[in-house]
Amino acid sequence: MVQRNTDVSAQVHDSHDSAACTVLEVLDRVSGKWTIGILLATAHGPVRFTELERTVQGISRRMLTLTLRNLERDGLLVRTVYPTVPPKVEYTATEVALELYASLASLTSWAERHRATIAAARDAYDRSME
Amino acid sequence: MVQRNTDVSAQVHDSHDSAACTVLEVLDRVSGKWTIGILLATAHGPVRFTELERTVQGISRRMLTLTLRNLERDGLLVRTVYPTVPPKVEYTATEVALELYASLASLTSWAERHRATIAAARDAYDRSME
DNA sequence: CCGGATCCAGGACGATACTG
DNA sequence: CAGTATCGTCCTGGATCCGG
Repeated sequence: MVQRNTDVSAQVHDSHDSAACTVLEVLDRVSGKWTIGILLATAHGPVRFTELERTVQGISRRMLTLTLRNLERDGLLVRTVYPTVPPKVEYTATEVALELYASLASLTSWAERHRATIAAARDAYDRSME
Repeated sequence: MVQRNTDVSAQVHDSHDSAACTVLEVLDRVSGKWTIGILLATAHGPVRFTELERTVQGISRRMLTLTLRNLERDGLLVRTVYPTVPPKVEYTATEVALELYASLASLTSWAERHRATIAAARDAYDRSME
């Protein structure tokens, strides 16, 4: 999109936009409104389409289809069609997707450590704006 | 990139993973088109508005303002106004923001480990679709 | 049962002229 | 210098109908 890529270790003290590209790639891949929900729902084993529609609450059929297609396209999910009547389709998380899920741990940790602080900051900001 | 409004509450069935909400919170806070770029640009010390406009390449003045406001609102940046003529405004990353930046490391690692795999999967998918 | 196709409202974003 | 105001465009995502 905007920036280039380099190594990870020296990010914090390196030039401004070096790590941005890689990070943005990940975020673009994951930041869909429903992506994480679907990945979580498929983390424990194959799941069927209608089952996902129930599990990922609030998702529309259209967005479920689109998000599943994108995840399949990136090799994070495998789509298996059983040529039965009625049709049966299962979605299974790949190893890559499971590793991603594990990598979200530190982010989750960050969020849990600071969610109260952030909420307070937000409230204070909103009140001071009024 | 994803368009996201402020409503990101429970989308995932919490019987499976209550971590989903937290992850989504983080993603919503970070997944803006310019958020990461701005955080990276402010990681080394106070930065002025126009300096950001140059550093974060491609950003419009409007989006710079909006993104900065949101980051300030969440307590990730501190906005300091010097009542001089001409005016001078500095944006400084908070400790919370710096910790977040560090937490992105495992995501970056994931992206670098699998970016080739994912690109290949995507190419294969696109060719099979054609 | 598993979607694809279409229509439409609303939000994200860009460009730029203007201001204290 | 550091924004704000305004307009216009593009895209996301929900609703709905349809087909295999």
